[in-house]
Amino acid sequence: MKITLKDGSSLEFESKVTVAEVAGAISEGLLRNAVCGKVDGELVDLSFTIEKDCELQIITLKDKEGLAVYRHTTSHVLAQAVKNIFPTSKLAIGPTVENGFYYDIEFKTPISQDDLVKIEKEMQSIIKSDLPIERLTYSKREALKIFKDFSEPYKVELVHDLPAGQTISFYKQGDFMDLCRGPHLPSTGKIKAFKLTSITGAYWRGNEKNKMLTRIYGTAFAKKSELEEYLTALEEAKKRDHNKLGRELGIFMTEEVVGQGLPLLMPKGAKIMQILTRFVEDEEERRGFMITRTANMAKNDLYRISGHWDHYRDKMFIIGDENSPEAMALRPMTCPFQYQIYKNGLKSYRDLPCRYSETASLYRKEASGEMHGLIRVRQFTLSDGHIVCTPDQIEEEFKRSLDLSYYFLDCLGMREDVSFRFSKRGKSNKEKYIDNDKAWDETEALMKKILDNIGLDYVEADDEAAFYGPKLDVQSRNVYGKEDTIITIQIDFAAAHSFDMTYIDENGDKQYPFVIHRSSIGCYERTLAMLIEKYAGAFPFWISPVQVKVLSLTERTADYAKEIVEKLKYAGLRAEADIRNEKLGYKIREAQLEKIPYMFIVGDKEKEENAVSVRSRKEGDLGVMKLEEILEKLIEEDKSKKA
RNA sequence: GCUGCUAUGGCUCAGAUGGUAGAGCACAUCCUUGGUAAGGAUGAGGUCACCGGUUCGAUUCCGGUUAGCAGCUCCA
Repeated sequence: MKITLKDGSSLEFESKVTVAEVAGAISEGLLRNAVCGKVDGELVDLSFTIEKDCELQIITLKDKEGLAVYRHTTSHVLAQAVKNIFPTSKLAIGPTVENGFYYDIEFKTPISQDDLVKIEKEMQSIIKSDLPIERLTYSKREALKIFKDFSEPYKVELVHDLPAGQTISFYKQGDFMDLCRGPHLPSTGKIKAFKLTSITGAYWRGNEKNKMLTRIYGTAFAKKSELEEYLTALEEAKKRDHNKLGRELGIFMTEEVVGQGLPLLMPKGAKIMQILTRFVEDEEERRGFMITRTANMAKNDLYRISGHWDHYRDKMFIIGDENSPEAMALRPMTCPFQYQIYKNGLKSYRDLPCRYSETASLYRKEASGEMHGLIRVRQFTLSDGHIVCTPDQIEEEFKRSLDLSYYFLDCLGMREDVSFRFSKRGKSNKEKYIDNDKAWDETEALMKKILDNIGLDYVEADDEAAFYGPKLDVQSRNVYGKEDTIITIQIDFAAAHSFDMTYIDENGDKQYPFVIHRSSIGCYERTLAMLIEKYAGAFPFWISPVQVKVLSLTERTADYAKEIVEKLKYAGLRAEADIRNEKLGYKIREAQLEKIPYMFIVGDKEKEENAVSVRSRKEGDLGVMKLEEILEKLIEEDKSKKA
């Protein structure tokens, strides 16, 4: 029997062997570090018996898969510990996730943070006992009986959903046994460093109609030092949390009397928003967009045409009695308004593509628990645009939209941080999506073709589309690793028909156009949040709300400092003077903590020479420079829009 | 909306197992006129989120509301 290894070499065995034996045959060290094996692409336990020629890879903790297996075993130990302490608890599922694992469990009475410490102790003792982990297989009927006997209703449900003929694998450690595909570590003693990190609620099977279970999150690493490193990194990441930093830096605030999901942008935050919107509006105009300015609310009739009144009403802020024919609603999106502008006057194919865009305030009544800093709010600002075009133009317009977003991402320095998601409908979800299989299939195929032509690296996601068509979502992660859409480009096959938007083609015939919905820079609030986290508040020069702070050394140079600020402002830069009666070190420290890119220090010497002493937040003291010289340099830097 | 946690001066946090509260930073005034990350003194500032209940007495205990945090669900 021939076993081919990953490096291409091969080993011969006379009779069948286990993965562990092969590992041992290669080296003692490998056997010690082995977690599991991969036989012809399939992960198996170390105890797995190889009976025929195959390709084998010994997986260790250095492999991503190895670490996942290690963590998965830790989640089983967690379950065992929980059952030991809380025998009446019911186990649901316990998979690995990106940075650790969790287990969903139903408790008779809610547990607290203190219980986590107890559970950790119990886990330690299970690990110390070094229980061997054994794989067992049963038929579906046997499996059902086992879980009924164990009184594990969630496991019963899981087994029920497995196909009938299949044998079902279990893993047993001590007197604890759990349903699991595996593989697992050979024994519990292999776990060296773990920690239970948090405790939250989660719906059974991710459905809000189901019972809410208790989810215990944890993580595990090969070594204690790695675990500590991870926990420290997590703490560091939290320091960049826009929700904390944004408030500390005076970018935004929230106030109880204003209401949930309604952040107030303070002067610095508003300044950044203004810089971005001006920049975006100008660039969009260069690229053929026409600016619109439409109403913030409309009669319910408009939303009835768009379908929002029937499908989206619980997310809208209704003004007046909902049941009255006069009822109005704040707009959750700009599309139907810009459609009305399109419909004003007959359109020729010569008018297409017709590109509208607007810096729009949108209002969505998000559920109370969903709000989060600037990332998820009830009023937000979107660079909201709609492109009406012929079928021939759609690919070109889609590419141009993506290109525009690329440009903005480059200027913000975020191009490398985003990923792309091709969001398709969920075929079985009849409620959410317009019921038109043909149009869906065609439009999804069209978008896929466009994405592939561009050569974009994207993931496909089901049941993530808009109700009127597929989307390309540009995704970004916050400091907690949670992913959110910042930019979206969508193809709408339905709008033209429901709003009766048409154009006259070359032959004088009436045609229905395609509509692209797109947000070039995304929701400004959310983008701002991502920027705060990316730069930890130290924004690129061109976005900094205050670019230069002029620090006077004594009262004698206060007027000179003010004069320089005027000159900077006149040159289009943003500057402030600090002429307070404080020591220089004190002023520098403050400006540094405010993350201001440049400080100009002016004393008698500089005043005499019409110069400034320049200090950069990154490089420190840059020495004395002529005012004209540094001014020119900064204007250049500002214009470059370099991140 | 659901689960859990939280709410004390502008900010970060102490505090008493029920007898109405402190620190640092920030702020104000004064002294100091200083050269690249915190000079000194004095002072002002709090119905301990809000509404009810228990109690002789509640910031502290209980219930509710509001807001914040993590996660779930949902979403730009």
